[in-house]
Amino acid sequence: MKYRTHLSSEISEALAGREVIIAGWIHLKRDLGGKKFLIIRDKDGYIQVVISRKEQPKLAELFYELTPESTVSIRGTVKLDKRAPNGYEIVPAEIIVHSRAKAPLPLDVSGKVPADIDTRLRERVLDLRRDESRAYFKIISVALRAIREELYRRGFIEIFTPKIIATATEGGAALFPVAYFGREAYLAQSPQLYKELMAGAFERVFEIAPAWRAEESDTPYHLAEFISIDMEMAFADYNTVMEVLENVVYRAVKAVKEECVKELKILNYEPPDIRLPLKRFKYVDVIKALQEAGHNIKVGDDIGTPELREFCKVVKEDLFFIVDWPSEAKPFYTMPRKDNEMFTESFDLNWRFLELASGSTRVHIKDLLIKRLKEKGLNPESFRYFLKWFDYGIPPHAGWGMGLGRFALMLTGARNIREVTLFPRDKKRLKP
RNA sequence: GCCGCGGUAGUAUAGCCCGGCCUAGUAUGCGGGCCUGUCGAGCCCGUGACCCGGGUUCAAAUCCCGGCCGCGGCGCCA
Repeated sequence: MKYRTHLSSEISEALAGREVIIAGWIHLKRDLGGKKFLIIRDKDGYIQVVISRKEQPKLAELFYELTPESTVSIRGTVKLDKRAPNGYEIVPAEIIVHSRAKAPLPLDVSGKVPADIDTRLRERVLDLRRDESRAYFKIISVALRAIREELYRRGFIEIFTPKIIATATEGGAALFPVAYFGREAYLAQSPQLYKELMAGAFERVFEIAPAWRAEESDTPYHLAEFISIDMEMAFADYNTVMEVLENVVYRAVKAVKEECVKELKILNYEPPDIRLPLKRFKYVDVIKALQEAGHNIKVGDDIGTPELREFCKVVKEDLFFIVDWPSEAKPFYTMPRKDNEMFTESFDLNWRFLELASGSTRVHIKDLLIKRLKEKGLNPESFRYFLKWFDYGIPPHAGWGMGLGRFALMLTGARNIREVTLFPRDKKRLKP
């Protein structure tokens, strides 16, 4: 017997009387004695199978051996019946059990009893069979495709930079050490330096790949391993790449709203409507607004989460840029402003209090890079292999990086980045 | 790392403040029974739990101390 001839989504009233083979998981069983119902789940949805004790005594016996989440193929006839969900169901002739699930399940997949996120992550594969979980990852996939399409449309090429690196790319964040053939190596915290160099070869590049931070961060918005969407663009400044970013976001949201109607309904969530251009607030004006709201904050300070919560309430914006950050708040490769080098050509994209993306015009002049490295307390010598290429015509360039998980929170309404990460890695979690 | 809250059957919860009426309640699951149209099926019977260690007390799920774990808020962090 073939595994399957039709997905649940391919069965309709038009197939009435036809023999089909469906395949999937046993989602629910309902036993009414003479009539027994199986709800079969596949990647697209659900379909009901009905067994009559009188007419199918052998299958009625088999029914008792079927456990929830077992995988089966069922050969049967499509039958129209007003009493069935959607008006049709399958009358089986044969049921093949491919893999019998142990009972009871460590997690209720059918959604009758909720489970804590901790339990769900422990039982993640079962959890990922739930409608909500599958909706999250469908939405993320649709968004990723839209992001790629928009960047390709604008003449970017997709690249992969090395993830095992010899030294810290930019100082600051702690790195995970790796044993590399007897030498010291690290997992990349960011593709930053490599993507800048690639802008010096391909002009427009992007990368969607994991990055690692060995930070103590323990919040619903940080992970030790996360997917970063990075781009870098030659002959561009931060205004140009901000425009690319807001268009990428716009396209992704549009695609999700158009293609994920079912998923958004499952999640009972509607992503924000986006009107371009997004508002740009100057860093100094944000500080001023916060001071007026009574916060003890001064120019030069980073803007913390409580302050950002306050700020988006005050300005009544959900999605906005904060631009022209002070030099001390941004990394060494960030270009200082020409009119005032205390500030930089830089931006954060915020959704409410959450920093989705950050970017800047980059420094493409070697002497200035060395000066900035020293100001940050970093040793230019350890960046020798990065710096030397700046002797050979690195163009002016700009770029940004966006955290996929954080973006996914905006797209899905999830409250914890672990929800939208298949197998999250955080301070405490290394398995599964 | 700091602050707050929490840890009770497979899962989710009640009980804890005010120690004994707890033989630890409920839902769901699981096992069994009844039931020919369920769609959170229903009804009956059964099954299964107080995070670990120490202390207070005649008596601890309940109070105290320590540990471990979780969630949230911060911090750290391109």
